Amino acid sequence: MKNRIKYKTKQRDLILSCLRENKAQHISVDKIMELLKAEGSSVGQTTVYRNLDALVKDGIVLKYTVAEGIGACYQYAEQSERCSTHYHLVCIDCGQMIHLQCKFLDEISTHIHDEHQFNLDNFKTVLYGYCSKCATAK
Amino acid sequence: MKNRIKYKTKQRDLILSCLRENKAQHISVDKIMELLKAEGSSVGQTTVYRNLDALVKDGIVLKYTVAEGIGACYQYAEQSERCSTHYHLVCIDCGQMIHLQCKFLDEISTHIHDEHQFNLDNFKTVLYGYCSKCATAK
DNA sequence: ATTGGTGCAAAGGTTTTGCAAAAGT
DNA sequence: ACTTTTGCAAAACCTTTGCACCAAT
Repeated sequence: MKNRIKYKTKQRDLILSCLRENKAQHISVDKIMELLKAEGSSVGQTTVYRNLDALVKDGIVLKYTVAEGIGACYQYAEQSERCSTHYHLVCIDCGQMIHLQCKFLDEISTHIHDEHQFNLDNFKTVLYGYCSKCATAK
Repeated sequence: MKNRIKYKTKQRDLILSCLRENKAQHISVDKIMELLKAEGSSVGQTTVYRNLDALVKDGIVLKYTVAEGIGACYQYAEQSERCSTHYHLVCIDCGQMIHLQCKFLDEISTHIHDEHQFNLDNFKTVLYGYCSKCATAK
């Protein structure tokens, strides 16, 4: 799970800064390419996919699918340990991500481990649903 | 959301009975076609897709994605009430999926709703981690 | 010099669409 | 008769792979 990324490249930096600028929401591969192209620094599609993949494996970026039929979305996640000890809530509508730290929820992994023999990966796991704003808007 | 289905057809009946026979779990388009072919009653792929689509829109069948990169899964709606009240654990290594029904976990959605103003969608949410077999194998 | 990264074009897999024929009402 | 449904082939998507070239260490 550690450092698959060896070299530092222009393209990866561009992708990362694009993700950082949009850290408040998730963003698709298409969107990333669009944004990069708009600022005159286009990066090959394959490169975007491969870099995102590596960043996900290194735990720097989160990958998930918000809706069916639509491609995957990515989101920058601060690399602090914090992120692997709490849960990520993502709103299906607005894409907002909430970092949720809560004692009750901390018991979940313990419970699942003890009672169901399953080691949860809080970093990979994203809880989907609707935030209060989007829920009332419906 | 209302009655898009007008006529009653052999193909739709076959698809429905296939879903009913597998109501305990979700099932992919490929699997449906495979099962139908095995019993000598093959149905065109397009037809399967279109029927599932119509059945989903009519609220008879539920559609969701269990894991990224894998096609959508369908499940007969009668059973899906249950599927929306339990959790899906997926092993990152072996891909096994566990339907987890547990009172403790049932409290999670309630808690997140009451304390964090977020409506969890158990259908879309998949808990990732390592099953006991894969965890010990490491 | 060596290994990692890039990007094009091509291939993969899943889902959708166009259209003429077939089936349900 | 009229409308819906079917199913093939083809297209549309999103993502991955093969390969030769380029860049970082």
